[in-house]
Amino acid sequence: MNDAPHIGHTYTTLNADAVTRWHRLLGEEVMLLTGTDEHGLKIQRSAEENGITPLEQADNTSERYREAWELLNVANDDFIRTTEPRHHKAVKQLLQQAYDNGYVTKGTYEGLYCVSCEAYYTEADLVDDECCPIHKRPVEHMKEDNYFFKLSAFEDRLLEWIESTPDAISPAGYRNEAIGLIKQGLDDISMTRTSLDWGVEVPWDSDHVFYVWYDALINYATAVGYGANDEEFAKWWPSAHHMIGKDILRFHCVYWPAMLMAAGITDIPTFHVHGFLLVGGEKMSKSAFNMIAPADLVEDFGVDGFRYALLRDNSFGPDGDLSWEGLLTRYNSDLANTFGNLLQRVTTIVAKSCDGVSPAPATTSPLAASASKAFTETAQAWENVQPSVALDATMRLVRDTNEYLQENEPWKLEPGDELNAVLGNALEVLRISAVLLAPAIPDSAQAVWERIGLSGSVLDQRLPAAAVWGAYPGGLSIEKGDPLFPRIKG
RNA sequence: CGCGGGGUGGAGCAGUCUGGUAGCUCGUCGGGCUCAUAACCCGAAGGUCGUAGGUUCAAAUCCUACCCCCGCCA
Repeated sequence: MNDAPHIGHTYTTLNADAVTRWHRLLGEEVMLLTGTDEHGLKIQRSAEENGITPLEQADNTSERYREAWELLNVANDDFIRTTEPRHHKAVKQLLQQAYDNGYVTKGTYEGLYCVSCEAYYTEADLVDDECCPIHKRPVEHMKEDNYFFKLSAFEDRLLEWIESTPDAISPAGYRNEAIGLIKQGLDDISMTRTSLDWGVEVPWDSDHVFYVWYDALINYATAVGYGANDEEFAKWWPSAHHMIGKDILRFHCVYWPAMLMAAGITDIPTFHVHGFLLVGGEKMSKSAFNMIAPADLVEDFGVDGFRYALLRDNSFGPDGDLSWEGLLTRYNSDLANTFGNLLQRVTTIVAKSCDGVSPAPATTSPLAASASKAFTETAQAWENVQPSVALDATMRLVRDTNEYLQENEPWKLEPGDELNAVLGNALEVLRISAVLLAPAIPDSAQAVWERIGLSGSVLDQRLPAAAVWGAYPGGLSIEKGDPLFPRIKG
C-alpha cells in the first residue's frame, strides 16, 4: 500500500467484515484480520519524495487505513503492519525454514534496470526506444546476486492441493485460472533484493532484504501466532480464509501456498477471489478513484447505506460496474423504500391503533414460510461467500411483508385480534430481518431492534434460533422515529 | 491463438457446472391503495440469451468456428 485505501480495498474489506459478522451470528469463533504491507521500493521512494523516513511514510499511510476501517465500522480483531517486530520475526522464521529445507538457491538476476527507479523492467514495459516508463531514461542491462525461491519444485504439489480440494479457490473461474497458471509451468522466482534496504533482512545473508511480496504474504501467518505462539497458530491456521481481489491471485493462490509448503506447513488457506469494480466499464484508475473516495460515499449514503449498497450491488466474483447512480438506486430501492419504509409503516400504525404497544405475532402466518425460506437462502449465500445473494434473499422477505400489509390493510382494521396478528407478524419480520441484515448494516439493524422495543444487542443474537418464527414477544413499547434511511434525491 | 473473464428485454445483473415453458432489481406505461420516506401493491409492454453451424425429443445452458469488450503476463 502506498496511498489511502480506495474503493477496491474497501470492497474486499467490507465483504470480509460482513462474512465474518455472519459467522459470529452463527456463534462461531472467528477473527478478522486486516492491515497494511509497508515494505518495498514504492514506499521508500514516496518517503524520499516527501523528505521523511520510510517508516514515517508507512505510519502515515497505515493510519489512513485504520481510520477508513474505523469509519466503515469494520470489526477487525487485529490490524497487522508488516513493519512490526512480530512480523519480521515470523518472516525470518518461515523463510529460514524454506531455506533450510532446500527451496532457496542463490542465483543471478539479470534484466533491464532503471537506476532512477531502482527497478527492473521487461522489454514490453519500455517506452520511447528502451526508456523506462517513469523517468523516460534509458535502462541498463544489470546483473545482481539474488536468492531464488524454487517455485518450480511445487508444480505437482500445488496441482494436487487444488484438485483434491474442491473449494480451495472460489468462485470456480478463479480456481481454473490458478490451475492454468500452474500448468503453464512455474519458473523459480527471485525473492530478495540488494538494491534497496527497506524490507525484512534475509536471516542468512544480511546484504539482502526480501522482495516485498515474500514478506507481505506471511502476515496472515504472523497474525495468528506463527513463530511466536504455536498453540494459537495451530488453533487458527487450519481454517484460514483469504479474501482477495483477482489482481493478486497469482501471488496468493500460487506463490503463497508454495511458500507454505516449502516451510513445511501443510494447511493451505481457502481463497475467495473477487473481480474488479469497474467505473464506466473500465478498471478504476487512481484518478477516477479519488473522485469516489469511500469517505465521500459515506457522506452521501451513511456508513450502513454505503456498506449495503456496495455489498448488494455487485456479485462477489465477476467484475462489476460501480456507479454513484447505481448505489443511489440501490439505497433508495432497498433501504429507503423497502426496509426503512416498512419500519415506518408498522411503527406508525402501532402508534395510532395500539397506543404504541406492540402486539405479538401469530403462530401461523404466510410470512412464517417466507421467513423460513429467507433464512435458508440467506444462510446458504453467506456460507458460499455471496453477500449480494444473501442480502437479496433477506430483502425478499421484507418485500413480501410490504405486500402482506397491502393485502391485509391494517390501517383499516379496528383494534382487536385481527389487527394484532397483522402487526405482530410484520414486527416479527422486522425482528428477523434486523438479525439477518446485521452483517451488512450493523448499526441500523440495532436501531431497528430498539425501535421495535427489543433490548440488548442484535449482534448478540444467535442463529439459527434467532430466525425461528414467533420469538418477538409483543407488549413492547414501540418508537416511531424519523426515517432510518431517508430517501436520497439524485 | 500466451493465459483468463465477459457479451441475456431501455440500464445493471442472475441463470450456464447438474439441457426442459427466460428470472431479479431499476426504468417505462396502465390501474389500485392512502398506514408509509411522491413511498407501497397489482397488471402490461419490452429479449430469436454476440454471430454461424452442430448434438438432442428439447440448448442461454453441451460441442465447433468466428466477431467484439476487458483483465493478467515479477
